[in-house]
Amino acid sequence: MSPRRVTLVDVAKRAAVSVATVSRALSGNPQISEATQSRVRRIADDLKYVPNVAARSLVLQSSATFGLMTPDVTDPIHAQVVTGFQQQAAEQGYSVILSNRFWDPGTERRALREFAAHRVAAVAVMGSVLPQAEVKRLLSPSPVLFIGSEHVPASGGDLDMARGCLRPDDRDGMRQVVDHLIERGYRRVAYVSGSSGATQIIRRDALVAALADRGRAEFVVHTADEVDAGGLRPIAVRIRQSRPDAVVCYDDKTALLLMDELRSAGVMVPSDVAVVGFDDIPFARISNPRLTTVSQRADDLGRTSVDLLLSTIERGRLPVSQLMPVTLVVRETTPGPFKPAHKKDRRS
Amino acid sequence: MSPRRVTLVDVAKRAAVSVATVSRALSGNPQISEATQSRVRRIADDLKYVPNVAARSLVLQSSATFGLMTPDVTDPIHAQVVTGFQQQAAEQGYSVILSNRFWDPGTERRALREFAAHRVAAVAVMGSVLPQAEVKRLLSPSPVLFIGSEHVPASGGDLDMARGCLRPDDRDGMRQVVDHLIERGYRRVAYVSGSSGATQIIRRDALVAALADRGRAEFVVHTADEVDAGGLRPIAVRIRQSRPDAVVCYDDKTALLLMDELRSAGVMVPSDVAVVGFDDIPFARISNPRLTTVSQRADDLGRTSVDLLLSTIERGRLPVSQLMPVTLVVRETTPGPFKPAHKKDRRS
DNA sequence: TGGATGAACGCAAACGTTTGCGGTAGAGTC
DNA sequence: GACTCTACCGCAAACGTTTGCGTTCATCCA
Repeated sequence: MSPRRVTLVDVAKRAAVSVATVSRALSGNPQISEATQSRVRRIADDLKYVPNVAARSLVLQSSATFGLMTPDVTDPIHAQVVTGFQQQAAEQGYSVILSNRFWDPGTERRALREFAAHRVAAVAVMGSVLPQAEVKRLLSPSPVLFIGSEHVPASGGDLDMARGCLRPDDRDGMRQVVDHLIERGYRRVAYVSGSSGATQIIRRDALVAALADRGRAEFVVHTADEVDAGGLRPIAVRIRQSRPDAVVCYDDKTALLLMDELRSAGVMVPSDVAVVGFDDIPFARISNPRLTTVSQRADDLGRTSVDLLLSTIERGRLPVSQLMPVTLVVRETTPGPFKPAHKKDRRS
Repeated sequence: MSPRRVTLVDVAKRAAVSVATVSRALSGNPQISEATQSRVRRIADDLKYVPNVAARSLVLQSSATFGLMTPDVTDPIHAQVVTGFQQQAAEQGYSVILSNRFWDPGTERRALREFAAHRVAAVAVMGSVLPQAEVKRLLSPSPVLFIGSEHVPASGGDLDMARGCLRPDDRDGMRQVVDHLIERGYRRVAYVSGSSGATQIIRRDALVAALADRGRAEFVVHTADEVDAGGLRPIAVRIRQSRPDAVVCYDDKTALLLMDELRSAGVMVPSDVAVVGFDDIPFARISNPRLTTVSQRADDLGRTSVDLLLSTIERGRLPVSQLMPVTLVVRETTPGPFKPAHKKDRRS
C-alpha cells in the first residue's frame, strides 16, 4: 500500500552526493555549486520528494506552524479573521493548525497543550475563557497574541490592554455610532449584547462613554445576563415596551437575531426603532432592512496578527499591542431625520 | 528567553528510570508496574512535560493530524463543516491543519504539498478545483476524502460518484423541494447558481430530474455563466421579466443574495416569486422573509468525514462513498397555496 | 615545486520519541 | 541449591533533517 515515502537519502543516492549536499542544495545554500544545485533539484522533483517537516522541526527546535484558536468559526466575523490569518501565514510559509473551542475551559486547555506539543512558532487566540496568564504559561515560551481582546473576568474588572493584544478600535467605533445617531435625531439608546464576554463589556462601556461625552442622550441598558437567561426574545418585548429610539448591538449577529425577534414581536425596524450592529459581516449588507454597522475589516485583523507574530519571533520580543481602525457604514436601519416618539407624544 | 523545553530525558532523570520506561509509563504500557507508572506520571506533570509530536511522528511515520482543505471558511456552510470536523478530530485525538484556498489551482497545489510535508494521517478536501486524480497523487499514500463533491470538469462531464466522496443527498433534497413546490401550486420553476462548480451542476440536474418526474412543471433556467459574468443583478431583472413562480437557488447564500437584488429590483418575495435555498445556514432562519431551504446538517458532514477517514486508516482501505440525508424545512418564502400568475391572467 | 588558499562537498552528531529485544532480580519448583 | 519462570525495566537503533567542522582537490602565487 504505502511504498515508503522518498527521503533525502533517496535523492542523495540518485544524485550520487551526500544527504548534506542535497539538503543544502534544496535550501539554496551558496556552498553548493550552481550545477549540482540544479541537478539535485531536478532529481528531487523527479522523485517527487516532499520534505518531512517533523524531522525538520525536530532539529530546528521549532516548526513553521502557527496555532490559531477561535471559539467558533461558524461566527462570520471569526471566519473572516481565520481566513486572513491563514492566507497571510501561507504567504509567509507557515502552516496553521486550527482549534475551535466553544467557550469551554477544559477543551481550551487541551487545545493549548496541543499547540505546545506541536511546538508551534507562535499562537493567536481569540475569545479565550482562560486567564491570560494561564494561556501564556501553557504556551511558554511561544509568543501569544490575543485577538479581539484579552480575557476579562466576567465581573468586569480591569480592561486595560496588556502587551500582546490586537483588537478593533471599539471606542472609536462607538463614538462614530453615537455621532451618527445623535446627528440623525436619536436620543434614547439601548445596548444589547449576546452574552457576557470581555468584548461585550468593552463595547458597552465605550458606548456609554461616547454617549456621556455628547451629553444630551439618554441611555437604556439591557444587560447581557438577561440575554443569557432567556435569549433575545424577552429583550424584544422589553424593547417594545420601553421604546428606545435606537438599539446598538454588540455585534451584527446579535443585531440580526434581534431584528428577527423584533419582527416576531411586531416592532418595525427602522420606523419603530433603529438598529446598529458591529463588525459588518457579509450578511449585514443584504439583510432586510440592510444593517447600519461598524466595519472592522476582520481579514486585515487576521493578516496583521500574523505580521505581529512574525516580527515578534524575529526580534525575540513580546508582541506589541495594537488597535485596528474601524469605520461606520450607514445603511437602512438608521434613517434620518428621526423624531423621537416620546416627544411626538407630548406634542400631540 | 527559552530555557529549553522539558523532554523525556528530563523526566527520566528525575524519576531515576530510563527514557524507555518513561515513554511506556506515559502511554500506559502494562509492561510497567502501576507504581512506577503513577510516579512517572506525577513527575511528568510536575515538570510540565509536553510530548514533542515532531519526534513522535518521525518514528511513528505518521502524525496524528488531519489536513482539511476548504475553499472559503467565510461561507457559513463550510464553516459548519470545519467545526464538525475539527471537533470530532479533537475527540479522537487528532489535530487538524487548515487551509483555505480561494478556488486557485496554484495555491491549492501548494496546500496539498504542505499536507504531504506534514505527513498527515489523512485529508479531507471540499470544493477542489484540481482533478481528483491529481489530488490523490499529490497526497499519496495518505487517504483522501472529498467532501461535498468530487471535482467535475466545468464542461459538465461525468458526475458519477467515485470512491471516497461524502456529500449531501442533493437528489433527494431537490425531490423534496419539487414535491413541496408542486403541492403548493408552483409551476414555473427557475434555478440560479452562483458560479459554475461541480455541486452547482449536480443540484441543477437533480432539480431538472425531479421536475421531469413530476411531469407537469415547467422549467426556466438561469445558467451560472450569466451570474459569473454580471453577478446576481441581471438575474434579478430577468426574473422580473420572465416571472417564474418560484426560483430555487444553488445554496442559501445565493438565495439570500438574490432576495436582496430582487428587493432592489422591486420584486416582492414571496408574493411575486417564491425562493428556495439549500443548506439551511443559520441566517436562513432569520432572513426577512425567512427562507425555505433544504437542511443538511453540515456539522454532521464534518463529523462523519472524520469517522470515515478514521476507519479508512484503521482498515487500510480506500474511503467509501456515502450520502448524507437532508430534509426540507419550510419557512416563509414559499407560502401556499399559490395561484400561478399566468393562469390567473388567462382566467381573467 | 612547495605551500597556501578557497571552493565544493562529505562525516557525523544531534533533535526527542518509540519499540524490539535482551537483561536482571526475585519468586517458585523440583 | 540449581533450575525455570515471570515481572519489570534498560539498551540502542531508528525515524529524516540540519549544520559545524573536516576533507579533498584544483588553483594560484612565490
